[in-house]
Amino acid sequence: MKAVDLAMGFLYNLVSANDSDNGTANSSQEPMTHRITMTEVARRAGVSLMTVSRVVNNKEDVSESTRQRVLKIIEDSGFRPSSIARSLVTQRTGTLGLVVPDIDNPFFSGLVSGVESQAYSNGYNVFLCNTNEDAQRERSILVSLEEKMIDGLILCSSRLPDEELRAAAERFPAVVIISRQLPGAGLGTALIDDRLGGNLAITHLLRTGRRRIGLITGPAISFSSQGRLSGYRQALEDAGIPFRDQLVYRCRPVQEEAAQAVRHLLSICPNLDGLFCHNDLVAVGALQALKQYGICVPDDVAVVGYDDIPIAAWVTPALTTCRVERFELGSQAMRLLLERIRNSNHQEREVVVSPRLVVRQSAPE
Amino acid sequence: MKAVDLAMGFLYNLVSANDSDNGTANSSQEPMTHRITMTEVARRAGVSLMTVSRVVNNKEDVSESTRQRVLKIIEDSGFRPSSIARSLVTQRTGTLGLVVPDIDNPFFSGLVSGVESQAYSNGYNVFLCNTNEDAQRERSILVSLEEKMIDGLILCSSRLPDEELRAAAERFPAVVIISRQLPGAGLGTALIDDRLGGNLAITHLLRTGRRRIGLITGPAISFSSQGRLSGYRQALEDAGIPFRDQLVYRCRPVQEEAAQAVRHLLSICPNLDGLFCHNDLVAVGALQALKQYGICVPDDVAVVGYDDIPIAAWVTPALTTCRVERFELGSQAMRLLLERIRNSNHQEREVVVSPRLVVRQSAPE
DNA sequence: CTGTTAGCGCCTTCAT
DNA sequence: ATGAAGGCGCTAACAG
Repeated sequence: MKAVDLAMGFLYNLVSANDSDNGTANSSQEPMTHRITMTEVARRAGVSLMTVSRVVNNKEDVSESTRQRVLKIIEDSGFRPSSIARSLVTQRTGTLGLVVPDIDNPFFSGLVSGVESQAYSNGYNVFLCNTNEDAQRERSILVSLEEKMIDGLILCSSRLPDEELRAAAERFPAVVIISRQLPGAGLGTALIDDRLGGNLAITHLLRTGRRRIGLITGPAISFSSQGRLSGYRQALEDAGIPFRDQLVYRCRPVQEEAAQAVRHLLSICPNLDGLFCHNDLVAVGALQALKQYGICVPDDVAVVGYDDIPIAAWVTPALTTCRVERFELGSQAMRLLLERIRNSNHQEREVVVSPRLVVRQSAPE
Repeated sequence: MKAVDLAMGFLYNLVSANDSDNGTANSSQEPMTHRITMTEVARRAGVSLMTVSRVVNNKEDVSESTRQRVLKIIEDSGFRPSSIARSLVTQRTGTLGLVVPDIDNPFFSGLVSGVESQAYSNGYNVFLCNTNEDAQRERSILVSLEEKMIDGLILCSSRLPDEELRAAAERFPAVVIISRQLPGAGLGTALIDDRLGGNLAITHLLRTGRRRIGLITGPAISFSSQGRLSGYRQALEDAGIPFRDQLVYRCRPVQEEAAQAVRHLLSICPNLDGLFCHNDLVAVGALQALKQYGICVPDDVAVVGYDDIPIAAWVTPALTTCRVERFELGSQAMRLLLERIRNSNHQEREVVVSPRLVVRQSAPE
């Protein structure tokens, strides 16, 4: 309950109280020229500023009668404690930073939702920042967050080089990074087991008789891509099928690139019978491209995506995919962060979320 | 450029400088026991605190030599001005609040993205808050935002009763509400022209020969629902077709409710030939339900959705829908808010975003 | 139980 | 061109 106190203050109670009597906010309040301060409340109540502070913060050492008197004045003056002023003293802001590459992408919005939900239950507010996949923008966001004195930071798919990321992370009291590894920096890390994901996908394709399986993957620096590729490769080799580098196509993992990727892979391997895509957006683009080439999914080529965003279930044929619990990933990251904030914990610690295969028509049993 | 200064401070420049020489953050910095303060920088530079403050804020009255000396010290001490302390003095925080019902919904994530993008360009950070459609949670979020002294608030689809919303809004220096009207409160308002949207949808259905058109709408209190309903009704009446109340089904506008809605409408009107849904999620659910009943879309029943979320283009048959530029809606709202912040503007002002019909297979030409 | 004294880190206003 | 004093609104440590 401590963290909640920090951000909501006693007013959490006031709100509930308000609601239970008439559902209407106190209408008998001052014309808000300038906010009422604690000093003013103290003056009106005929007590010292400290007494008000104690009431506001629910400290014990206040007689019930003065507490009531002060509360009364607070309520009908519409006073709200300034968390800015409080933060200046306490050096804590009850505020977190969350940096993602693209909010308007179901994967990240789900993740954001998980983080926010967990933050809310613990009395934190979060600054949501969108890098737009742009490192320069990421830099200026981090500066801004530092100036705001956030209590902790969750950084998702950072585009900064290792050394720079390490230096940036040191400037925050608690940091969790998602979908990236940075050993030796003492950070918290939340990861998807992409190796497993790749393995699940390919194993499934192999089990259902596919042998010439293409991979549309992301940029070489991307950790997710590396993991999925490694799962792909391992599954093939475990099955005694040689890994063929030409069947791996690298591109930005967005829908628009899929057509080009498909064309290329087909030119290399006309009798391709399986395709594993870095994410569902790419997979959906691939489905479209394959259809244009008159190739039937899944009869000719079976397609597997990654993430299981809502579209996956709705395209035709519906997409077989590696489902990642993105909300869960977000809340786990947040829990990790909270733990680090509370214990000033700077030990490395990792949580891993495992994807699971969801079989649909694009690559049926 | 003023707003940018506020949030990024001079460090915006520093970052760029850093990047242009080696792309690496200054590694020669102190062990961050406690943050370096301005006083400390002043001491090291052998100048007064004020001189440092002037340098940090790019004031003119500093000799070039001392400015350089101070900048040097700032850079290799890793000093960052505390925006908390600054806010306490200036009474401005450079932060905004954005409250939405559900981040993990493509409509709102697009809107959030528009707001964030616009906020970023103007040097503001935004607190993103999720009400989960829960009024009580909305209340406590607003209290929290007020304590944080945000400079402005964007409130999307508020669930608070008029009087309470009015009272809450008064507590913030600048407010824009989205998808809701509250005349007489002096707020900025960003709206979708839902009446037009309803009209477009129904006119299209009528033009393509549909006559018995059902409506799956949201709760009666919802402004969006009211607008769309009114457009539906008007289009029918303009065409000389009597409005039939039984063809309007009210439910929570989520996918899960669609099946029940379809069942009900079909029981009332077995030869239904058109269906207008409150949003695409519902429409998608309806498509599914209709298929289960062996009803063919669009041959038997033509279906029109609302929003044009990504799924709309991918379902089969692809959804005809009223496209709302949600990113645009978000940036417009943000611009409106900025204008109000800058001019302490409390006049009512409305921006309206018009939907447009996107014709696909579920209700073809 | 209540009040007093010191700041938190910075900016504003006035001197110099 | 620079500095000193005072205060933003609040809490932490001590008094009593």
